[in-house]
Amino acid sequence: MPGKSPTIRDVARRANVSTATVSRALSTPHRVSDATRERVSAAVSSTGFTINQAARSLRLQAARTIVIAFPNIGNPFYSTILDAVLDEASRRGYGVLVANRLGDNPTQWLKEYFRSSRADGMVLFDGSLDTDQLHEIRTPEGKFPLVVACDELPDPRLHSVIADNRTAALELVRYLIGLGHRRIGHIHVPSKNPALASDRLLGFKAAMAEARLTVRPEWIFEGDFSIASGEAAGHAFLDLPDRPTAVFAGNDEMAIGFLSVLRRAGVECPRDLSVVGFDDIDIARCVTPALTTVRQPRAEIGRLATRALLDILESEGPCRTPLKLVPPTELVIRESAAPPGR
Amino acid sequence: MPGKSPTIRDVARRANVSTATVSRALSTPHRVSDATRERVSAAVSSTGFTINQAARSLRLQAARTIVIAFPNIGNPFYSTILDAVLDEASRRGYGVLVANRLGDNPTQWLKEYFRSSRADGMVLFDGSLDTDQLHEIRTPEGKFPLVVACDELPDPRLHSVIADNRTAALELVRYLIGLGHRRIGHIHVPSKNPALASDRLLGFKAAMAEARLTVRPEWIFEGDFSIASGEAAGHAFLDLPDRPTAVFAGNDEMAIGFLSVLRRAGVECPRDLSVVGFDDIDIARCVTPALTTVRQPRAEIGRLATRALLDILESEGPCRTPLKLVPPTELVIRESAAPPGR
DNA sequence: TTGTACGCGTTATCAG
DNA sequence: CTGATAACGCGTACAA
Repeated sequence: MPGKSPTIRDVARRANVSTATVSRALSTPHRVSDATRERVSAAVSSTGFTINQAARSLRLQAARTIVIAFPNIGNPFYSTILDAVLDEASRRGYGVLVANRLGDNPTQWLKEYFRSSRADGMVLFDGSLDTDQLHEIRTPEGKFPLVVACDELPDPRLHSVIADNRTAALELVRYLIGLGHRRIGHIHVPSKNPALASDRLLGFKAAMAEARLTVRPEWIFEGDFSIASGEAAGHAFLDLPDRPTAVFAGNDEMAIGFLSVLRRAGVECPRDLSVVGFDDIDIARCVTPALTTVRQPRAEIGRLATRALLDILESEGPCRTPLKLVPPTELVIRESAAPPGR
Repeated sequence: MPGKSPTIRDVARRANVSTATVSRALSTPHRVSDATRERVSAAVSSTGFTINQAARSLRLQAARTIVIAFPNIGNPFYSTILDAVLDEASRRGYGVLVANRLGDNPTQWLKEYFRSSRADGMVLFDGSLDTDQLHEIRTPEGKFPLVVACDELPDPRLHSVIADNRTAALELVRYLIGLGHRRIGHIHVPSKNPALASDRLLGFKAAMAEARLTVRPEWIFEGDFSIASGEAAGHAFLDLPDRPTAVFAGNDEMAIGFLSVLRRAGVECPRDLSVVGFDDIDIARCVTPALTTVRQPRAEIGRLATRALLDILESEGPCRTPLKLVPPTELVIRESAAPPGR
């Protein structure tokens, strides 16, 4: 029944003006007389006109849309960030296309998004990207419409919003050592980018080194940020003939999975073993025992990254120097770490 | 440096054919000769051509993009669903725009998305929508490019993917009653749509009624699906002069928040109080005590809803009868509910 | 201040 | 099988 959508021509006819005038009345109201503006806006509402974004994008060579890429949106860490990104972007009139777990050749995929002019820029939370290929993504003026916001990809040429994970991990492990622990393990997530070592592992090693403690390879478990991988680490832990007294899990989800397996096996935290996480997801304060962890300001990260990207897109100037934003982290002491028993 | 993107005309020139032929070689390869197809595809890769989606959308009157609307993507329940939606949509070549916590007049907002031809259809997980307004969203052929997938909005005219929440809640509360509980409370989330009563509350009441148990109003707490609201309910619970022996929380997050407050106050679950949740989010099996709850197949819901929408969009026929899909739920018995103490 | 006319990049139609 | 051409709906020189 509602036939076709009204176009700018329908509005023009209704208001007895040209299409150019309608367009002006809509995008630059001050360049049109009061009377005309009135008539146009009346015609807009009486026809129910909505501007066609495809046509507008084509003409303007801009989609007013950004892409946000995640390695795994199912992780609550990212979903809070997405929440903030959506808020900030929609507040500024941008649509947000979400890309998740890009397949093989993810960089190619993202390039397509950009070059097909579906999106004007992107915020990347996925570290498994080819930075050289990424550099082919440029605005007509030669700017990089990209912001990297995750724990990998420290390409000096890119804009980024990345907390100082190394230092945060260092301080977290120092805290454990300060509690009296000397036998400390770690659940580590190998970087997808083979050239990179994970900053959290680096921080762990640095703290151990400065206290002259040995990093025992059999106490380094591998995970992938999922609950399941934390559970797997828990089983591996239980098989250990000689166990550490504390474990630093690379994120909260792995810590929670790890703890749940230990609890079932009768290992009580923090009495028998201290466990700390990383990120401070919402639920971290509610589990038993409440998790000692490092807070990353997730909403802030999402907001900053989005704002940076949109500023790049909307600024006129060259903006050659990459932004490097470092959101603050904070040690959150709760109940899951305590001095080692004897 | 990379000047402007190559267009179909550049490819045509390079391959010594017309733009029409290039277009055909790309979209309907079988309608051009082998030799031409070869030359075109060579020209495509040598120019680095990528089809311009804005132009394509304009011409085709279709964006190959869908919108997915959530009340709160920060909730892990939804983020798993989003994961599945993205997977299914991108597999079929659709982009996904995410809308979250739409402001006032959310329906208007969604209509704009559609009418501006930014999106061809939408999957709605948000119950606070005006179904009458929603009905103005139609494809040119008069079909509804909408799928509602949440616990509200049971508009008979709309396609939907909704579990039978009432029955699931009924069985969950029956289980509690079977354990011996007679004094049962509920953390309830009021429907945003005033015409609707929440199905989970209905199931709760039905179970109580069939066992001739009294629903005590002071044992009905109000929440909003957030951890914080579960914590608030916990404090309200602690203030109660006369307490129930079991509480059915409207979702897992509220159950977890609720439990964490009780634990701090020395109320031990399930010894002093049984608590059950709803949804079976990933973390439910890891908390202490592991949560007894009802599983909703979240990935399945996301996948089904997306598939239904894309089928509607791509089918030729009229498809007048609304799809009504009812994903199965399952009672998941863990540790947080036990017979009442005496 | 307003109108005319063209082009953004693609695809469908219609001839050849 | 292929080419010329006309839309799709909007923004913007340029002219009035």
